[in-house]
This record gives sequence, C-alpha cells and structure tokens, in this order.
Amino acid sequence: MREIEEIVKEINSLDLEDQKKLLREIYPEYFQKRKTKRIKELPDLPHSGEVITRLPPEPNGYIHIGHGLSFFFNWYYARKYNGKVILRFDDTNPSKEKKEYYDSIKEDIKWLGIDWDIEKKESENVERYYFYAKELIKREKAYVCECDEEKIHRDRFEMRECRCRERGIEENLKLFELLKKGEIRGVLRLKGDMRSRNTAMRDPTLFRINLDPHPIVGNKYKLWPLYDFACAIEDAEVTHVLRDNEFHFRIEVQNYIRECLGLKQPFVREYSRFSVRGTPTAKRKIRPLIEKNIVKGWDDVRLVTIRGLKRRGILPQTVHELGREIGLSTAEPVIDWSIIESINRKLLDPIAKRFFFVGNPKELIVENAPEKIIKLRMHPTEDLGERTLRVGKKFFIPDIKEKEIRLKDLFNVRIIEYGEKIIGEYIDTTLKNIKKIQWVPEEHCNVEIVIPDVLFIGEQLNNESLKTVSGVAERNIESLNVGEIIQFERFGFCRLDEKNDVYRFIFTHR
RNA sequence: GCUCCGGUAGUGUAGACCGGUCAAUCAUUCCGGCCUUUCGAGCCGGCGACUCGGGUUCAAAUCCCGGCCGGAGCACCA
Repeated sequence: MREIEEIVKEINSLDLEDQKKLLREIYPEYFQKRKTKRIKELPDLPHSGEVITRLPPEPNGYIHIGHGLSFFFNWYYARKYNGKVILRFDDTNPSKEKKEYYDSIKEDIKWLGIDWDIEKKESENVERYYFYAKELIKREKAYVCECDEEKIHRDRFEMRECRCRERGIEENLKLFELLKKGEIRGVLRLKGDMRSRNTAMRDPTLFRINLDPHPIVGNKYKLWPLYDFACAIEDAEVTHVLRDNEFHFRIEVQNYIRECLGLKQPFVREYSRFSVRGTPTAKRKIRPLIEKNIVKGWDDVRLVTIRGLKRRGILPQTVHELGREIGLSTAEPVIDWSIIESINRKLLDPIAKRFFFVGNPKELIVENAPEKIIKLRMHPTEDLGERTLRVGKKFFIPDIKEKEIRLKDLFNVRIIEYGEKIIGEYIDTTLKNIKKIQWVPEEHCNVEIVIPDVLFIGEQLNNESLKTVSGVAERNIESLNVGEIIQFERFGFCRLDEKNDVYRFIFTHR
C-alpha cells in the first residue's frame, strides 16, 4: 500500500499535460468521448413479486397537474413492473366529499391516459376499519379519549399523557361501540408516544364522530376513521407508495399502526411537491380567484387543473413527459411554462393541421387578381390531407409597409395605395425573395383567440393574464370540432373552444 | 417557534449512495447562423451552474461539521 501511495504522489507531482501524455500511452480509451445519450426514464425501484400501487384522490374538488403527476408516477411503476393499479377514493370525511367529484376525477384520470385495475371507496370499507380498530384496542394500542379537543391539543404540546389512556380493554371496547352509535362524545386514539419528536406520533386520533351525511353511504356511519388510520390499513395492500412529502410525518404513524396490527409494510418513496411558475394549485388559493371573478372557473385556461390544461390544448402525453422530466425529485421544482409548452409543441407539431389566420386584419383589394381555387396542404411535411381555398380580388392581410409582398402560397402583389383599404396590383406567381405574408380570402370566418399568460408575476396578480386577438381565418375551419387543436400558421397552436358566429380559440402556445 | 427535508446555469434535470473519465449531462429560455413558400418544426453554434465557510483526503459537486436560503409538517382535513 505504501507503494501505491508513492506512485500516486509521483504522478501528482507531474503537471497536467505530462499526466495526460502518460495516460495516453497506457490507457488511450480514457480519452474517447463516452456517448451517454439516453432517453429519460424514471429510476428503477426495488421490487419483488407483484407490484401494486394506488391513486388516492379525495373527491372534494377537481384534480390538478400535481395529482396528475402523482398518479402518473404510481401508474407508471405499476405498468412498468406488470403490476396493478388501485383507484382509491379517500373519502372518509363526510363534510368535504361531494358526489359530483367521484365522476369528474375519474374522467380527468382517464383523459390523462391513466387506467386502473381496481376501484374502491374507503367509505364502503368502514366496517373493516372498525374491525381493525377493535383489534388495536384488544392489543392495547388504542383507547377511547373523552377529553375535548383543546385539552388533547394542549397535552400534545406539553407531551403529557391523558388519563383516558389507562382504560382497560373491555371498557374501551364498550365505549367504542357507544362511539359508533354516536351516544357519547369522544375519539379513538392510538397509543403512540407522547414524547416523540414527531408530533404526529403523540397519540393521534384514529376515529372521530361526524354526523354529516356522506354522499355515498348517507347516514350509515357516525364514527369515521381519520386519514392516518384508513390509509394505513389500505396501504397494507399496496407494495409501493409514491407520494409527495406533505405526508412525510405520517409515515411513522402509519407504519406503526400496521406494525401493531401485523400488516404488511409497503415501500414508500417520497418526492417534493412541485409547482408551475405564476400558477396557483392550492384550492384555497384558487377559490377566492373564482369568487372575485379573476378566473372564470376550475377549467380556466390559466390554471393547471386537468380541466384547465385540457381546455388550453395541453396533451395528456405532455403530463407524462413532464413526469419523466422532473422525476421523483426531492428538490422543489418550479416548472416554467416554457418547459410544458416545449414538450407539448413537439407532440403537437406533427399532428396539428395548418390554417391561415390574420389578426387585426386590413382589407387588400387586388384589382386584376385572377380568381381561382387553390389546394394547400394541411401540413408542410406530414400527410394530413389538403384543403381548398377560393380566392378573388379581396383579401384580409396584416398591416404592412412593404411595396411588394407575396401572399404566401399564392402570388406576388405590388402595393399601389395604403388607406383604410390597401389597394394592390397582381404581378405574377414566380417565387421571389420578398416578404411573404399570411392572408385570408374574402370568404372567411370571424375568429377570436384568447391568449392566456401567467396569473401571477411573483406575488403580484398579472393584470394582463388574459388577452384577446380578433381576426379572420379561412373558412376551412368550419369543419373543425370543438376541442381540436390546430396551428394558425405563423401565429401558434390554438384549440377550438367554442363554435358560434365567432369561432373562439384558446391560444395554446407558439 | 419547533421538527424534518432540500439547495447543480434564468428554469427543469443527470452526476452524489460507492470521491479520481466532471475541464459537469440533457432539455428549456435567450442570442447568432443554416434550412424552409409558417415567425412552427428541423439542423449547427453561443451565453450560462456545483449556495457559502470550514474540515477529511494526494484528490471533493460527491464524505463530515456549521452558516445562509427555500419548502413541508406541527387537526377530532386529506
């Protein structure tokens, strides 16, 4: 070993060039550039046997891109390892769940291109939670506490154990039955560790009484499990839990509950919550914006709710790609819209039909223009079919200063007069190196394009987060269906949102 | 406040676990150029980063300690 040290010392005493020279002689491969081009994939996870993951939405609102990414990760690994996906509604709070959201969430998940093998609702599993609760009581790991909320709080803060903790098994069992009937006030608590540094471990509440009717099971139950308990039981059936670090401190609790009950422990992997710059995701932040009419609803195109993204023209696959890009990051990513747009553009470019559109148009009259019917490709390189345009003397064009222009794909025009209308004269069709402009023939559709921008710049509300451009487009857009995403050449990708006298589009991105 | 977690170009990300192919990856933004009957796509090039300070070591983005900054949690919500 001394020899090695001496050799290292000797080599280190050489200067860099000499070291390189020496290395070139004895180990030339070192200098060959290693190509590390690889497609971005999510890292492997430890697994053996069947893989089961879960998507756990609470049916209390619309899901957003954060849920979408979380669902994507869980779905991705289940599919990668030929496992199963459980869609599980975490609906154990009768005061918050709403019937309508069960379906809307399923629609949104389907739209994302994410499927599942098993669907369940925790609200339909309450008897099972009761069973395990009694089991915990029998193992002296849980007790009924009749203290009020405030005292429980204080005890927790002061790390003091409650006297309710000393009750015997039989009494706890009896009180638990009364709790189920709602005949006494109180909660079921876990015998955790009141001195734990993790406050979540200080005898957390497992069940509480809630008399509100539940959208699925109505008034069947008065005693409802809390998140940690229901989740601990349910997650014993999955092998991999991928979730954001909001739940970091609950892992210890849930693991402990399963340990007490002799249930299996899933593999847990956490990642950070992420956000999109200038765009709120939290319901409590979005709701006031809706109430103040700053955004138009949960599907507002400036939001990153799944509905908002869909309306804007973001493709489901873009969410998948974004998931691969960010990965199970433990930093706190703040995604720029440009990254979403760039991914989306690459996916959209080969499949979006092209049409002509002119914003803020001016009229151009070309007196001696030959009337004709022309055919144009729907896409410059892909085979998406053709479209026809009938052209005459009258055109709509953007405002120009040039003396000579070429109407793209048509002919050259010499400008004679600039006024309210522009008057021009037909030259010829030979391709010249002059400015090519977009145009729309006399037969046109009126178009409005809504252009979204970020809602917030820093903490400041962006007053110009929604702009509108009016203009005209070729009549061929009449054949489009609402929801189709096309490209208005030299303007950008747009999604048809509404088809009336005026065609309303949402600007997706350039 | 307390407890955890994190910090690589403007942004996202690879590398870190296992120190030496890192003179640091890929993408995005921005800027040039090429190509194109789209200002889109594509191609080529450019700018641009290891949070700071100490320590360990022949050698630190990588290991250790501390500061700074950011985030999360601290419910009879999930």
